[in-house]
Amino acid sequence: MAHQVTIKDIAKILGISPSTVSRALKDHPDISPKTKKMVQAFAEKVQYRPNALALNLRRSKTNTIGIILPEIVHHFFSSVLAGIDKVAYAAGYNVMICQSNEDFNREVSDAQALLDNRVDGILMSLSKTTLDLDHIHNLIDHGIPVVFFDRAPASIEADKVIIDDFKGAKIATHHLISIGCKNILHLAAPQHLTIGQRRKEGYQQALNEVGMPFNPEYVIKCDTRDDVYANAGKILQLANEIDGIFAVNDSTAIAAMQVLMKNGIKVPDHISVIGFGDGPNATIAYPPLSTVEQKGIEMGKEAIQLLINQIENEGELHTFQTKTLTPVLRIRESTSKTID
Amino acid sequence: MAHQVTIKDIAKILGISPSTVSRALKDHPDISPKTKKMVQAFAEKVQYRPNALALNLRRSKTNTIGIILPEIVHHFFSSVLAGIDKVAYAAGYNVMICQSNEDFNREVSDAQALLDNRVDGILMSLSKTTLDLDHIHNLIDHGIPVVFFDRAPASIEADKVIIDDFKGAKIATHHLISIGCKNILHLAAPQHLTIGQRRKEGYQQALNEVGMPFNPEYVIKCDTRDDVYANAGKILQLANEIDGIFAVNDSTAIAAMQVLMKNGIKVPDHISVIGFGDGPNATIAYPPLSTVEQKGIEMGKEAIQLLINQIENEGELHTFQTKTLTPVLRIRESTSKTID
DNA sequence: TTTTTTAACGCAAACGTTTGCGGTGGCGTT
DNA sequence: AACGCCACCGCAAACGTTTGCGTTAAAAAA
Repeated sequence: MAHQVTIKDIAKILGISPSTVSRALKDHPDISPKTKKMVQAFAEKVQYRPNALALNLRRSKTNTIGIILPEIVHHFFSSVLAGIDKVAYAAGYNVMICQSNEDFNREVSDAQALLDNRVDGILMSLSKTTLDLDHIHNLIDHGIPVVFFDRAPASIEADKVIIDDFKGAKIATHHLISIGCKNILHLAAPQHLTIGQRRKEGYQQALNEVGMPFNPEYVIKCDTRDDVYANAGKILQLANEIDGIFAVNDSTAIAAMQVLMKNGIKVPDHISVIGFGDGPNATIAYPPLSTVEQKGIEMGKEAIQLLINQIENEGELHTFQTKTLTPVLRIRESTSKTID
Repeated sequence: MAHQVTIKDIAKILGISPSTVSRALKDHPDISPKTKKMVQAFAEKVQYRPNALALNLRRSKTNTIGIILPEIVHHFFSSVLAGIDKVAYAAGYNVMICQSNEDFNREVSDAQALLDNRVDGILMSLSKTTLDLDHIHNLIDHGIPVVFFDRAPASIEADKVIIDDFKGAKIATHHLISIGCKNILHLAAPQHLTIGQRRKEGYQQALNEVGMPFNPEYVIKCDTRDDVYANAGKILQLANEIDGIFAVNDSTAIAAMQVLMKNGIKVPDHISVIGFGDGPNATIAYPPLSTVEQKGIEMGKEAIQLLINQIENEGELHTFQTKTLTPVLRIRESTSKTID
C-alpha cells in the first residue's frame, strides 16, 4: 500500500534525474560533492531502500540461494540449515527453503520454482523417492550451480558433501570391541539404501580387522522405533549371547535400550549399545547414548561454501569435488562399561 | 549462463510481437486460434518459463511469504514450519525463511531484507532479546501484512496465533495435584517473557483453585538444560520437601529428572515431573515425560491461513484477531505414580 | 579570444513482463 | 460506394534500477 519511495521519486522532488540519484547514492565520481550530500541526506531522511526486485531483474542476480531438502523437522537437516544459514547470511545471501517431504513430485516442482525465481544457486538433498534425475539435469543444463549434501546422486557430476558412513560404522564397532564386546549385534537399515549398505560394511570391516567372525544372524534389518518393537522377540532371544549392539541410527538404538531394560537387561552392564547420528535424543536417552556424531552444522557450512565459490567464480572452469566428513565418536554411558 | 528463453525470443523467432506472445500464452480472446496454437506449441517445445523476477517487478507481488523465527533447530519451530509450508505450498506461495538466532539485530536486519524483497506478507515469532519494536512498526507502516505466532508482542495490533500458556500450565499443575502432589516446584522461564509469565500464572492459579499455598521459594528461574545443572544444588536441596515439579519446557524437565535420578531420587516414585511442549524428546526420556502438547503444525497452519486471508483480501478493512490454541495433556510415566 | 579539457549531469536503453490503446485489413451492411 | 464493425495484432509505457554515451557549461590551455 504505502508505496515505498523510489529513486524516481527522489529525483522528481529534488529536481534532478534518476541517473544522478542512482550515482550519487553509490558515490560515483561523476557527481559533485554538493549533489551527493543532498541526495544522500534526503535518501536517509525518507528511508530510501532500493527495490530488490528491480535490482534482481536488472542484473539477473538475486542474491538468494535455494535449498531443497526432505524434511526440516528432522534434527539433522535443521542443523544443516543452521550451518547454511550462518555463512549464507554472513555472505549476504538470502535463503529460500523448500521441503520435498520425501516426495519426488514435490521435489521437481520445488526445483522448477527455484529456477523460475532465478536463485543464484541450489543446495539439495535428495528425497528417498527420487529415482528419476531429469529435474536435476534440467537445473544443471540451465547453468545454475548445484551442490548436494548428505543424499547425493552418484550418477551426477557435481560438488557434494557427504559423511563417511563406512568409517563411522567402523569406528563405532571398534569402540564396542575396545571395551570388550565379543558378540555384536547390528540393527541395520535396508540394504538398498546407500547408508544401510555402507554402515553394515563398516561394521563388518571392523570385525574383520580384529579377526572376529562375522555372524549373519547378528544382523537384523531394523531401522525404526517400530521396527524394534516388531523385532523385540528376536532381539531378546539373542540377548544372552550378545554383549553389544551397533544400531544404524539413534532412535533404533534408544528403542532397543528401552526394550532391553524393560526386560531386565541392563545397559551397559549386560549389553553395550551405540547408535549413529547424535541428535539431541542421544543425551536425553537413558542411559545417555554413545553414538557417532554426524556434524550437520559443519556439513551445511561446507556445502554453502562450495556453492558460493561456484557462484562467485562463475566462468572459471570448475572441477567438481566431494567433501567427505568423518563422523566422530561420542562416548556416553551406554557403552561405559569397564572391561571385565 | 544458458540464457533462459524469453517472450521476446519467442516473438522474434516467430516473427510476431511480444504482446501477442504474452496474450497467446494466456488465452486472450484477441488472439486468433491459429496464432495461439503456434505460440503455445512453440513455447512448450522450448520449455518457456516466465521470468518470475520480471513478473514480480511488474505486479509488485512476489507470491512469497517471509518467515522470521528464532531457531529452526528447535523442534517446536520446525514443526510450525511444516504446518506453514503445507498450506503455503498448496496456495502457491513460496517461503523465505530467516532465523534470528534469538538475536535482536539479526531480527531487524531480516525484517529489512524481507521488506526489500517485497514479500507479500510476513510470519513472525519474536526473538527473546527483542524489546524494541521499531522494526515491526516499520513493517506495518509499509502496509505489509504481518501475523505473529507463538511469541507475539502484546503492544502491537495484529493477527496472532498463540497457545494458551496460562491454561496449559494450569492443566499441568492440576494434573500434579490430582495425583496427590502437595508441594510443587516450578522451574520457570524469565518473567520478562510472556510465556514465562503466563506459565507461572497458570501454575499459581491452579494452586489457588484448590486452596494450596503459593510458596515463592518453589519458583526457580531455570529454563534450559544448563540452567538445571547450575541450579542442581538448589533443586536437590528442595528435593526432600517437594513431591512434584512443573517445568516450563520439556528439556528442563528432562534435565531435572536426570539430576534427580542421578542422586537416587526416583521419578515418579518420589517426585513427579511434568514438562511443557511435547517434542519428540518426551517419549524418549526416562521415564517417558508427561507434558502438555503444543501443537506446532496446527499453529503454523492457522498462522499462514490468517496471513493469506489478509493478503488476498487486501483493501477490505481488516479486524485483527488472536487465535488461541489450547494445549492438551499427555500423560506418561513421569507422573504415573498412584495416589498414596 | 578561441579551442580544448573536464566536471557534472541527463537521455535512453535495458532487464522480461503486461496491458491500454490505437491501427490495419477484411467483411457485411446500407 | 461509403460506412461501420470486428477480429487480430503491434506500439509503447510501465514496474525500479543501472549505465554507456552524449550534452552542457565552466574552467583551463592555446
